[in-house]
Amino acid sequence: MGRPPCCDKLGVKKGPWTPEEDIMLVTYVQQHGPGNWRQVPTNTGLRRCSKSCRLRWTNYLRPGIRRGDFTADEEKMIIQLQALLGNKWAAIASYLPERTDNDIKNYWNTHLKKKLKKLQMGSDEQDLIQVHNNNKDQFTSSTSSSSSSHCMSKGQWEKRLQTDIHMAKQALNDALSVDHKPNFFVPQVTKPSYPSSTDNIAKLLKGFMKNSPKSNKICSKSSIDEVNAAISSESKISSGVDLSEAFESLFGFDKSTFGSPENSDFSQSNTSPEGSIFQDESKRFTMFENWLLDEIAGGVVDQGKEELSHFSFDESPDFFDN
DNA sequence: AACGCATACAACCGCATGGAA
DNA sequence: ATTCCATGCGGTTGTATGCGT
Repeated sequence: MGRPPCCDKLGVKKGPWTPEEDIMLVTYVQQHGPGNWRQVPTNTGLRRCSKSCRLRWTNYLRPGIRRGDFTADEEKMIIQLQALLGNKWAAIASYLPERTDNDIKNYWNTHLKKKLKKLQMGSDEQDLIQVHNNNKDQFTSSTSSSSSSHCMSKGQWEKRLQTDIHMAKQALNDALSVDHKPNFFVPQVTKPSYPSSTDNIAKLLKGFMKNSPKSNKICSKSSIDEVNAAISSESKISSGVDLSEAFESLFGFDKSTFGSPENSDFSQSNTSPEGSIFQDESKRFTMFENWLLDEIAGGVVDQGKEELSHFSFDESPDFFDN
């Protein structure tokens, strides 16, 4: 059956989003919550495909996104998880709640892949490469064994699977013990856990105005003025005042409530679908175990599943100790 | 200053998946 | 069981920006 396009190609705008569009989208989502994306273009007047709206929200505007340079720990985490999980960017992103899968994917493709390649030529950080290669070998053998399972006898396959499961445990251990304690998973208490999208837009606008001559390509001067006018008329701010405050004032939502995990409308969008459960680490690991099981066992070999399901992170008190 | 090339990243596209009708 | 739809995901592309010549 042929599927109709997600949106009418005619009259649908493409390309970079303007600050006005961002504001419209954020305002809408703030009022209605994320989801029902099909309604967004019609309800907001945005001449964008629903998919584009969703992507813009999830990859750029939603609360809790951290942009900018990746830390060394994040980098290491990504390398290990990529080796462990492959290009499952969403799964990897679920372990870096402040990063989007798209960001991680881009970072991998532009920085890390190159970096690893370079390092593999032979230089420092051998441990990183080692871990990556080990994990990769372990898992590629897992997956390849899955794909080539038809060539093996059942006994061989099951034996191989058991080995793979064991290796997966080790790899998982390696991957999750990057930084002594997995504090990536737990939002910092001392700072706002989920910077609001007002912040994101504020940053956007700051950069936007800073580079206004170039930005005029994607947004006219008058539109900037409109945005600024909207901000100043609402909050009567003068230039130099933090724009995020202006946005808070404009939209009438507060950082803490907007980005709060308690806010049901947004908690679901704070992380990727699996992300929300990571507030509870035990649940997170159960989730990960299940996911891992599904991946390696493909839901076919219950024996392996049973074996791995018996493994408990609680059984290994030193699991996160290096 | 101008040009060309390289890089980074936002956005798009197409397919997969799961749930509802 | 089938179809349809919304959403998620990963690969790819387009373009702005940086940098060297």
